[in-house]
Order: sequence, then structure tokens, then C-alpha cells
Amino acid sequence: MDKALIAMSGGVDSSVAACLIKEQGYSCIGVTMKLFQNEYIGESREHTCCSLEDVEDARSVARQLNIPYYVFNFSDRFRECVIDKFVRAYEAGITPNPCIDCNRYLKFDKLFHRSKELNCNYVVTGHYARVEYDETLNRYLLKKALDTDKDQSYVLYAMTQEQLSHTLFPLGELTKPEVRKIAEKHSFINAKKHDSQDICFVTGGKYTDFIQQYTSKRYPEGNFVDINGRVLGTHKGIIHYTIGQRRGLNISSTEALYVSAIDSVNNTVTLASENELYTKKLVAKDINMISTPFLEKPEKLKVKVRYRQPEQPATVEQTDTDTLEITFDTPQRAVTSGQAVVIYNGDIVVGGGTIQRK
RNA sequence: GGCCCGGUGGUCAAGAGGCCUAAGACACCGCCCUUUCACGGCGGUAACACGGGUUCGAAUCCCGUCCGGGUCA
Repeated sequence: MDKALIAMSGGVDSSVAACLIKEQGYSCIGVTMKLFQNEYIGESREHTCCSLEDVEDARSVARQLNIPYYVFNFSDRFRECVIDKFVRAYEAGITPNPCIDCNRYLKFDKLFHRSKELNCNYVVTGHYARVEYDETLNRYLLKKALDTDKDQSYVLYAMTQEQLSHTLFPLGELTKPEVRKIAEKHSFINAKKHDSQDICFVTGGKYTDFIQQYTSKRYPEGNFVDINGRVLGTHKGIIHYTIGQRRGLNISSTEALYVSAIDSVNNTVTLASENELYTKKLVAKDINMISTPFLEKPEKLKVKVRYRQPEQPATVEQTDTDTLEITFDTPQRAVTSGQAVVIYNGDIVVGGGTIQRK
């Protein structure tokens, strides 16, 4: 019998994933990763990731499903690969996506290895995405969820062939309402639990407070400048901003202003009007290709530059083993270094990478 | 000190006796959206410097006071 290790966060999705896998006849182990010590910042709020409450919820579901359940302490790895990287990015004036790193380094790496030690053939998560083996390509494909509205393939673009070959996404063909319905049918304790949102290790929704407490550093104020370098006002420290941001600038003008550039060296933040935000090209590094090992020639594909933004037609060219150059058909708003660019061919994730500075 | 302008919400700015229980924009706040950060959508708070007059009626006219800016010895 195939053995599956299920990453259970304590939320509905992973609970239903576990349930479905169990019903499909796998021998299951439920696991919650303890990723974060709330004590780092002297707080233990319920809405952080892997809080006691989440663990209890996951444990409750595991008990109901009658599967063994463990909590693994991966907080060291999480701090190294997700939190520290997150902090360093903001300090450098770029905008990280910690969820992607968590998937990449924790769920499908650290946990993946642990699953092997436990003789599991599969890691199972509650992501809305699909994995398919393509015989002609001889590759495992990562595909969008059938429910395109909930699709999470974007945050999974870094998965390798090996990882994909040992991963199951039982929710890939379901809609969120269907998942809720299943949870209710089984009276899971978290059937009505709110969807997770915001950065899981940040309490109260303010990541900047988190960074300051975590590093005990102070991030100096600096100048807001316009395109011509004229000073418009004072910013609160570079870590507070991302490209395309409008709110929180506290600058009145004849029109709405947006962050158009962040300069960590000079500690300045450039503000500009909406129409200054558009770019036609980008370069991505630290790439991962899925549907093909190497893009031999430039191809017309669809591209997403941020999670939850509609994909855009673009020409994608792989210039070396770790570089993608992308040219959009029409200029895109607020292309931001540090964010992921993910390439699609229909439902299939071709690959992706991290957007570099211009 | 004399003279001349000007003082409307956090900012900019409509208004030129009744249509103002005062527009709009930007900012701010809240909600929604959302496993990143953002964008976005919806909604909300908030002002006629002060005191006298004139008038049936004043943000709008007149006179002072205060506060800005300019200008002249």
C-alpha cells in the first residue's frame, strides 16, 4: 500500500486533503510543521501559523480520520530559509514572497526528506493545483487547479521533477465550496474556519513591526522623491514599501502617487503617477523549469508577475541555465524585484523565477 | 510702522448673497478582495480664522482683531 505523509496546517483545505487521501486507500500520516516560535517576538497570538490552536485542529482531524499524527519542529530551517531571507529582502529594497520559499524549502524539501525517512511515497498538501505525468515529454507537469479562481500553482513553480513525482494535490480538481462541504459532512472542527491570509508568521498584519522586533534594528527615515529627484516628503524606512504601492505614503498631490522605485543605497523611495509604473521587459534569475528542462527558443506564452494577477501574453526567452528574459506584449504595471514570475502554457506551468532589479 | 493682497476639511481647491445642513481631488480610516507584499472595489471621518455689523437671508458684502505673504520709508 502506498504511504502518504500529509502536511496538515490545521486549516480546512489540508484536512480535506487528508480525508480524501485516506479514502483513496493510502496509508496516511498526518503532520504539522512547527515553523515558528511565537516567542521570538514575545507573542503567542492565535492567528499565526502553527499556533497551538492550529495544531489542536489538525490533531482533531487526524484523530477523526484515525491516522497517526505528529508535529515536526522545523523552526530552525524556517527561520533560515524563510524569515531571514524575507528580512534581508526588505532591507535591500526588494519585495519577497515568503509563501513561495516556505513551499520550496519547507513543505517540498525539509518535509519531503522527512517523508522519505518515514518510508512515505508521497507528500500531500491542500494546495489547489494538479500534478500530471506526461509520457511524451517524460516529465511531471504542474498544472493549474480546475477551480482557476483558487488556483495556487503560482506559489509552487519552484517544484522539481523529483518533488512533483512524489506529491499529491487532492484538491486540484475541487472548488473551495466543495471542499467546505466535505469538511462539514465530516464535521471537521475547522469546517468553518476562515481561510488563512497574510504572512503566517506575522501577527496583527504589520510585517514591518515584525521585522523591527525580529532584528531589533531601526530603519531610518529617508526622502520620497519624484522622478526628477525633487524631494516630496519623508518616508518611514525603506522596508515599508513595495513597487506600485499607493497607501500609506501620506503624500498629498494633485493625483494619486505610487511607489515607482526603491533605492536602498541612498535610502530614497521614488513616487510617480500611475502611468509611470509600466514596464515592458524583465529579467528573472534563480529559475526553475518544469514542463521543459530548457526553453530552446523564445516562445509566446502567458506570464504572471504577482500572485492573483491575471496572466499576460509575453515572449519568454531562456538565455542561460538560470536566466529568463521576458518581454510583454503590453507594458505591465508594477513589476517588482523579489516577486516571482511564473510562466504558463495554458494550464501548464512552464517554469518561473525571481524578478531581478532593472 | 504705512500701504496692498490673502485666510474654506490633514493637503490642494470649487464657491463669487438664497441652488451650501459647502463640490471635487489627494491624504487618512474602515470593510471587501487575498496563503506574500501590493493593486483594486465599496464606504467613512473631516472645513467656511475670530468678533461685530448689513440683509428676510452671508463662506460669499462692510468694519475690527489675529495670522500669513508682498511692498514702501
